Amino acid sequence: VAKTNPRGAGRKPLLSQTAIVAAAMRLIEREGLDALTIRNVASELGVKSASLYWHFPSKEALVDRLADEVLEGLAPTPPRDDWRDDLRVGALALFRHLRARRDSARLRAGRLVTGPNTLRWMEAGLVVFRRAGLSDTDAAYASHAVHVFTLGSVIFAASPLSADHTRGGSAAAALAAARGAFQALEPTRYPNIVELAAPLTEGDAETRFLYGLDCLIAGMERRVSSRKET
Amino acid sequence: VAKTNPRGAGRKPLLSQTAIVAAAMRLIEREGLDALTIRNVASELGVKSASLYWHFPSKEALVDRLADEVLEGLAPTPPRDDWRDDLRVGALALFRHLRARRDSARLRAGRLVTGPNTLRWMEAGLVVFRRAGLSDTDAAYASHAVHVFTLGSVIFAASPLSADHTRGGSAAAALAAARGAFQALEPTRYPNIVELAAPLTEGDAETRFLYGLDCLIAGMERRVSSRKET
DNA sequence: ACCTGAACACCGTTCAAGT
DNA sequence: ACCTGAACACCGTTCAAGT
Repeated sequence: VAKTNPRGAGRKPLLSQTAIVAAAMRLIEREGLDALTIRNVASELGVKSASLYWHFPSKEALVDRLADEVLEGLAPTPPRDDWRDDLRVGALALFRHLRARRDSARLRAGRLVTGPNTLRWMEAGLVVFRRAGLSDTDAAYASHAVHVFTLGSVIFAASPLSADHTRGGSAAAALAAARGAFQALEPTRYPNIVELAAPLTEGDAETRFLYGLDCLIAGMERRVSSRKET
Repeated sequence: VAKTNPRGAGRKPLLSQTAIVAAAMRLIEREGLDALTIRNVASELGVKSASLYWHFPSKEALVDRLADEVLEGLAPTPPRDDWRDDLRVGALALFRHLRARRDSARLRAGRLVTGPNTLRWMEAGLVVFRRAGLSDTDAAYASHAVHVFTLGSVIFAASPLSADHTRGGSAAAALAAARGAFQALEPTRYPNIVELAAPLTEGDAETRFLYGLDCLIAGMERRVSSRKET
C-alpha cells in the first residue's frame, strides 16, 4: 500500500462524458435545443450544474460533442454500381437522419465537426466521388457541395415562418400561413410570388430536397462525363 | 381643446422600431450576434431594457425583423440575355452580401423571413427562372434550391472548426488546423480523408461556393433543355 | 479524483408606477 | 403614449470547500 489509488478512494464516479452526452441528447429530443442548459443537463442526471465542468470545460465543448453524436447510428451504405445512385441514397439518408432528430441541423450549423461519426460519413462520401472518377479537388469540392446543400435543406425544412409560429403549429400550418401571406402581397410589386404562391408552398420538404439534389447530381455528372471525353 | 392629443403630451418619442433596428445592427456588426441582447441594444440607445418592449413584443420579433434588414442594400440586377449568367450573378451577389455582414447567415438560418427585402430578392429570383422557361413548380423549387445552397455555403464558410477556435484565429488558421487534423487521422480508417486533406482544406469559400453553384446551374440547364426538346 | 455550495455577472420579460 | 424601477426566474461559469 505504498501507492495511493490514483482514482481516489475507490468510489465509482457518478458522471462521465458519455453519460452527460446521453442525458443532453435525451433533453434535446424531449424539450428541444433551447432547453439545453448546463443546469438542465445536470438535473437530468440528478447532480449539480457545477459538476459538469469537471468533465467538459464549457458548454460549447459539450455542444461540439453533441454535433457529432447526432450522427450516431447513421451507417453509410456500401457503394454499388452507379455513383449517382450512391450519392443520392447517401445524401437522402443523411437528410432523413437529421430530419428525424430534433434540432439536429441547428446543432450542426455553424461548426465544422471533426468527431468520429462525422469523419466516417465524410470518408464514405469521398469514396463515392473518387469511384466516379473525379479528381482530388473535384471530389473534395463536390462532397462539400452536397453536404452544404443537405444541411441547408434540413435547416430550411425545420424553419418556422416567424416568431409567432416558433412554438405554435405544425410545418403544414406554417406553410399554409406562408401561402396566405404570399397571396396577400401586392401583385404589382411581387407578381411572381403572388402567382407562384401555391407551388412555392406546396410539396413536402423531401420533394424539394430531392429536386435540388438531382440538379446537383446532374451537374456533377456533366462535369465527370465531359472530363472522360477529354 | 376639447380633444386631448392622442399622441400624448406632445413630446417626441426617444425610440422607434427603425431606431432600435439600426442600433441592433450596429451592435451585431461591432460585437457579433452573441452580444445581441435586449439590454445591450437598450444601452446602445441610452435607454432602459424594459423600454424596448413597448416597440417589440419580444426579442424573437426583433430578430425576425433583423433577418430581413440584413438584406438591405442588396439590389437585384436586372435580367440579361442568359438566365444562367443571371442566376450565377444573383446568387454570388447574395453570397458576398451575406459574407460581408457579420453573423448574417446565423441570423437568417432557421427562419423563413417574409420582410420586404427578402420578398424583393425572391421575386427577382423567380423572374430569372420563369424567363428561363421553367414551369411554375420548377421555378419555385429551383429558386428554393439555390437559396438553400447559398445560405448553407455562407453558414459553412463562417463556421469555426470547434469551440477552441470560436473566438480565436482567422478562417485561414481554422482551415490549417483542419488540415492538420485530417492528416493526423489513421490512414487505415480514413484513407480518403487523409489523402485528400489538402484539397479538402484549400481554396477560399467563394471558390467552393461557385463550384457547387455551377453544378446546380448545369443540372438545371439540363432539365430546361430536355424540356424544350420534348 | 470527483462533486457541492455559494456566489458572480449576466439573461428575457413583466408590471406597477411615473410623466 | 411612452419610458423607468424593480423585480422574477432564469443563464454560464468559477472556486473554495468537502469527501
